[in-house]
Amino acid sequence: MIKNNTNNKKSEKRSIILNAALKIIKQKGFHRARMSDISNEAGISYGLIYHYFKKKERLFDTIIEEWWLSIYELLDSLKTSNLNIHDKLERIITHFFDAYQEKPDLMNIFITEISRSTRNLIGKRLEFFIKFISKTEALIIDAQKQNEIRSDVKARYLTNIFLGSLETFVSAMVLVDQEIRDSKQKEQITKSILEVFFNGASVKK
Amino acid sequence: MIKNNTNNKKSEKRSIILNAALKIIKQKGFHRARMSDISNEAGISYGLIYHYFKKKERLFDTIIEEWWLSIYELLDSLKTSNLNIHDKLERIITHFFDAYQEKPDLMNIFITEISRSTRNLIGKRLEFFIKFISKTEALIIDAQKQNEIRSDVKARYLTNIFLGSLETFVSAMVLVDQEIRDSKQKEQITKSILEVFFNGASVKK
Amino acid sequence: MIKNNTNNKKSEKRSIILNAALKIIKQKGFHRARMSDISNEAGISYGLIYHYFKKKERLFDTIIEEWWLSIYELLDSLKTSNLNIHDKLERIITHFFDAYQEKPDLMNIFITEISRSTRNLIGKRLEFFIKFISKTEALIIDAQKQNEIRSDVKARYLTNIFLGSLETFVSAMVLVDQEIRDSKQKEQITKSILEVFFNGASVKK
Amino acid sequence: MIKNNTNNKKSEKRSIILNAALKIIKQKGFHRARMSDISNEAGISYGLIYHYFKKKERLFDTIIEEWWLSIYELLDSLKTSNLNIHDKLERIITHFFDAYQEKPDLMNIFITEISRSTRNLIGKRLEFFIKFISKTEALIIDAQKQNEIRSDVKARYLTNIFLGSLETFVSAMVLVDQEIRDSKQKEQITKSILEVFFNGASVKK
DNA sequence: CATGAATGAGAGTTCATTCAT
DNA sequence: GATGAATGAACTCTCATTCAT
Repeated sequence: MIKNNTNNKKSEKRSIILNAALKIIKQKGFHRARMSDISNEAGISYGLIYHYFKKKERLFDTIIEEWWLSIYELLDSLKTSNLNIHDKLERIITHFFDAYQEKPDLMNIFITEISRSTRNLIGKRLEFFIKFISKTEALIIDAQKQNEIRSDVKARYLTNIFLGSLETFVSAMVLVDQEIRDSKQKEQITKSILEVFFNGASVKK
Repeated sequence: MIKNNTNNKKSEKRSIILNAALKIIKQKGFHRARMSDISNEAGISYGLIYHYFKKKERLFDTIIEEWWLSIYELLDSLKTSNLNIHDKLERIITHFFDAYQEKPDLMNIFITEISRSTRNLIGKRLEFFIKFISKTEALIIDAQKQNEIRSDVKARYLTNIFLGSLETFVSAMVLVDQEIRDSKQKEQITKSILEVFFNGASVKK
Repeated sequence: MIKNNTNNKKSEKRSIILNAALKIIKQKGFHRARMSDISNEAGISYGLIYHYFKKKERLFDTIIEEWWLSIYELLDSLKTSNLNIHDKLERIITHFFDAYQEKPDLMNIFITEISRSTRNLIGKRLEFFIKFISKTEALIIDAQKQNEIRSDVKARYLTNIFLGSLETFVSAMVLVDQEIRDSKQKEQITKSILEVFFNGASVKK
Repeated sequence: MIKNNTNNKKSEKRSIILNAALKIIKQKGFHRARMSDISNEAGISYGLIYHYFKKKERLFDTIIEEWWLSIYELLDSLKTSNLNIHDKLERIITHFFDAYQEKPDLMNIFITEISRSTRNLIGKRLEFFIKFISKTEALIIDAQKQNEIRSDVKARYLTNIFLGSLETFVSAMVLVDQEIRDSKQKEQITKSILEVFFNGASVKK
């Protein structure tokens, strides 16, 4: 019992640190986030952070990993689901929007520190990113095979187009610190992305 | 000992510094780029950088500004041109691809440091970004008025979708340091973006 | 390798730094005193100075403050004492001479960096100085009210004359790094200042 | 003729630089006064300063020297004059007050940079200072020999007391950037210094 | 004479990381 | 576990001084 309690405490502290790091990194960016800022935010001494994370980078990596795993989980479940491609992509969009509402700090870091910065995209981090693209591409490929979607455009290209569209909306929200006002707006954006992706911007005759 | 820059004109020094900065910032990112790295790369003393640019940030700002101005020039010329929306967007895509081939370092910085990092998007820098979106949106709005393009999707949404698609391709090139292998591939990507944007990913029946 | 400061108490470190600063500032003046000089003198790393004092200026301010507080304490006790003005001024002289013997470095800094430099006399520092003059003037005013001292010369003028006389002696000691050789000399100077201040330089008839 | 003209021009530039230096050093102190500040103030390039003064220190030394020479001239003339000691000391006071009104910048530098700072009082500079005291002391010694003034107080002590009184008034003016309001005030201060110096602060019975 | 581009030693300051308690 | 004193590499920025033109 006691041991269990201790372990819980331990994992609790870890979690407090991670949340503090999330908040500070969002505010200042990874480079400008000081360990002391994080410890202050967490209400602990900065020495303690080194008990849980050997280096500053480890903190960052842990945050990133958590993010990716949640995405992979979704993508893997979609892979084996019976949904059509339209609904699969809709789920992806929803996942990002929900994530933004639940953990805006984490989403912010994803956009500003992970998604694009070459510097952060080295080694393991780049692998995470590529895996994300590939898993999405896999859904597209399946759809092409099912003839749900055009095959005269490379699956990778279609993936880029879809993820790019989505990311720009998420970026816009993040960069202007804008909340999605209501579920109606959320729906509207979701519908727009999917509508244009599937049917194009041309005027329908 | 050999004064190898003596024959360079005064104004060229500034340019040499900017190019060196471009290269180093690409390699290390803005935060990790040391002034001494840049001066080494430029083959000058680091004191001289401060002769031309008061602060490290100024260097960065100058680089950014140069980038945006070239984009604005294009967008303004498209605004007054007689091209249809398809051709206008094609020009934008071409501009980015050409820029990537001519100044890959600059494009890299655009993607990794400007395009997304919230930290860098403060004040004037954010204004640049917003202006870019708005100028693109203006083209879309014109097209909607001309009934070249759907009006049942907000112009801002269409803009996000188009720019997001494009940016993802550029990012992919940048992040994997991948050259566009040949003009055929360039054409193919361009065509794919436009095709999906205008006609959608659905299978045409 | 030998940890020679381990046995020092925490609060002592601060004091060690202050004393080292005192010595170095005396030698080189505030501007030329390097933080690394001070840390070397103190036998610690320069990072530690920043642990105790946020900025170089803080170090200086702390030293100054310590000095003034000791003076104010004296002046306040004299204000409420029953001593006549002659004895009060004698105590002030003694205080300066004693301070010089006990902490010559501090006195040196008082004379060379605080007492006169306009640059250092800004804001709070100037207030300290003015307070010092005013507190001394208050003693003179009391004496005038008691008719112990002439009232046909402004109290502020008398204060300037007295403090000026004293300060010049202290300066002379400091500037030639001259010790007060013996208590006899100390008495002689004290007597001379008071004698001339009260009775004048004219030949007594 | 032409050469003469050139020389005049030359000495004119020199003078412009010196005045600019005076102003800037007053504002910022010697250490913080940049050569470029001085050249800006003088309206010339900073390279040119090095034509006239080999080093920054030379500028400072030249300013100091100019100051001392004007004092020495006065003291030497007083030495051989037939004035009584009261009038001699009055002339000294007047000299300082006049100097303050004519060249407040120079006086400021005298007080803040020369008069007290140990750091600046090295070598030749200290000699200047000592010579000043000695020349004043010589007047006092003469007066003692003439029985114009007490001999039971060391001449050096009397000198310190007199110069200290004077300096404090000058300092007060400089430190609060206070002009001597009118000649009446000037007279009053002069009279007070002399009155107390010769007759003391005690109430006359 | 005059300019200001060019140099580079130095100085202050920051902050990740270690480690004794 | 927890603290925060202690360390010192790293970095930006300043500015006196030189020198080619």
